[in-house]
Amino acid sequence: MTKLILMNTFTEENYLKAIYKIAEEGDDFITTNDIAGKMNTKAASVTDMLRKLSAKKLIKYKKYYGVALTENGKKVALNIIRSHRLWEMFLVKTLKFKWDEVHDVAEQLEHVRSEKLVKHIDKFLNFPKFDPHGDPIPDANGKIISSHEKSVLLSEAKHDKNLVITGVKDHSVSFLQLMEKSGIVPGSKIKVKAVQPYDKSLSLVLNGRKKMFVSNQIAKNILVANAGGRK
Amino acid sequence: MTKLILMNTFTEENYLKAIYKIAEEGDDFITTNDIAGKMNTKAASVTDMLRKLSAKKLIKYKKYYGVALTENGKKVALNIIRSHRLWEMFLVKTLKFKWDEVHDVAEQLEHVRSEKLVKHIDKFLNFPKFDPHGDPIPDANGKIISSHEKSVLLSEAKHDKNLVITGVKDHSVSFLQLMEKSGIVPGSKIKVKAVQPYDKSLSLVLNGRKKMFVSNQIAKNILVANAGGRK
DNA sequence: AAACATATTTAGGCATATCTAAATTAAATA
DNA sequence: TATTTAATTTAGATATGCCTAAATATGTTT
Repeated sequence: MTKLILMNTFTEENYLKAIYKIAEEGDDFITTNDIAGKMNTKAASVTDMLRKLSAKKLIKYKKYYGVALTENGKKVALNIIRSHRLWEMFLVKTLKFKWDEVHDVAEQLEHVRSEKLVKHIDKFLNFPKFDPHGDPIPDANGKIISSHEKSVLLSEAKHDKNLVITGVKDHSVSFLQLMEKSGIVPGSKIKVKAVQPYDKSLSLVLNGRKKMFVSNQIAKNILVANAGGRK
Repeated sequence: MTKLILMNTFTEENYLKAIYKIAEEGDDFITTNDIAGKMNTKAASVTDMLRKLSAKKLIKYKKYYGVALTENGKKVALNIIRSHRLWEMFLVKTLKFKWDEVHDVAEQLEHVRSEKLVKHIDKFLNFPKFDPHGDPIPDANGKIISSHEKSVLLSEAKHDKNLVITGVKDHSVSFLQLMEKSGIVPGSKIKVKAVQPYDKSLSLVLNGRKKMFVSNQIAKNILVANAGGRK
């Protein structure tokens, strides 16, 4: 029997999302092993799926020579990312989840098949441009603000400037929990006072009053922009 | 490798829900074919699944002698039903979906695995007792108001009494759309003026002003209670 | 009680998505 | 350039959930 409705499985969607994210991180040569790493699966399984996605013209795939999304594949990936980030926003803003609690649930909700649902959530949230981690939310046509345009790493930021947290690079629960506890969340104001030459750790002032220290390791995972630099 | 986390698949959950609903309709002897009908699948597939659910002690199953949910199975079914009805309520009340548009989406959302999510939606909606179709929403412990306790079919209701619509029996899109268009929705006030002896069609007054006729076929799918009879 | 009709189960297959282990290819090194 | 190493692909299995067709059980007629 032929399949009447053309639809991607959850797994296919997750592979496309993973490929998109690896590409976004800068790799323009995306390998089977890269994907296996991101998907927590084995290279052999990835090869199987790549053949399938290629047959559906969602990726360009040449054996042994890596992978790239087609226009169509990119569209599917961005749609899932849009849905994921809107759901994260909904969970945090409307249902009062903490920003470190939303990922796994959004990972499920993103696959619910209903354009209308995503549109309505978007409208309900008043068309947010960024999710709770500071990542940009693609619009319904897949247009996305190029990731953190005007942002730099906190570890590279100029001293004594008024900065605002725009996002984080590490999305792990442990990192997010640490940030949440310290009050370093998107929107917070921050100023770099000094850097220890020895270990490159930073002295900061948060929201104009709280003094704190963070390691270079942490500062490298925080994105900031000049205060007022992003609406 | 042994499965570390004990979890039911979407399909298993749907079978349990189907069995629960057939039982609720009055059948106390539930057959393989009953389930195949409800699940839109074949008897052979049902047998496969019954063996599986039985092994997991979610149903009591004796070959050729029908099926009943165990306490545990009932709990799982009621949990899914709770989630489904809360999501329907959310879609209608918060996202302004029509009551005839919510079923398919809720059918997907009900399977999202997060107790916290369901609890938060419940709280956000202010702990509703009934869904948009008038069906009772089980609480977090699986306690459910016995379906339409004080309700009777509109076709059986007394004349010239002030009644309120409490629910519908037919949940098909076409029926719901018809009801929506006529204004016969849970909460509406209604009074039976007369019944045609010939075809048992009813003359009604809706919300104290709109006069209308409905066939007996329709009236048999509408539940009503004495106005003020249910909070 | 035997024969029949109907419902149910079994047997054998298919598709998806996964895995391990073996074979193959590409790229780096000697 | 030949060899080695590392990545990738293929081959062959497994589990889920579904199917069709054949076998079997139940219960109802005759």
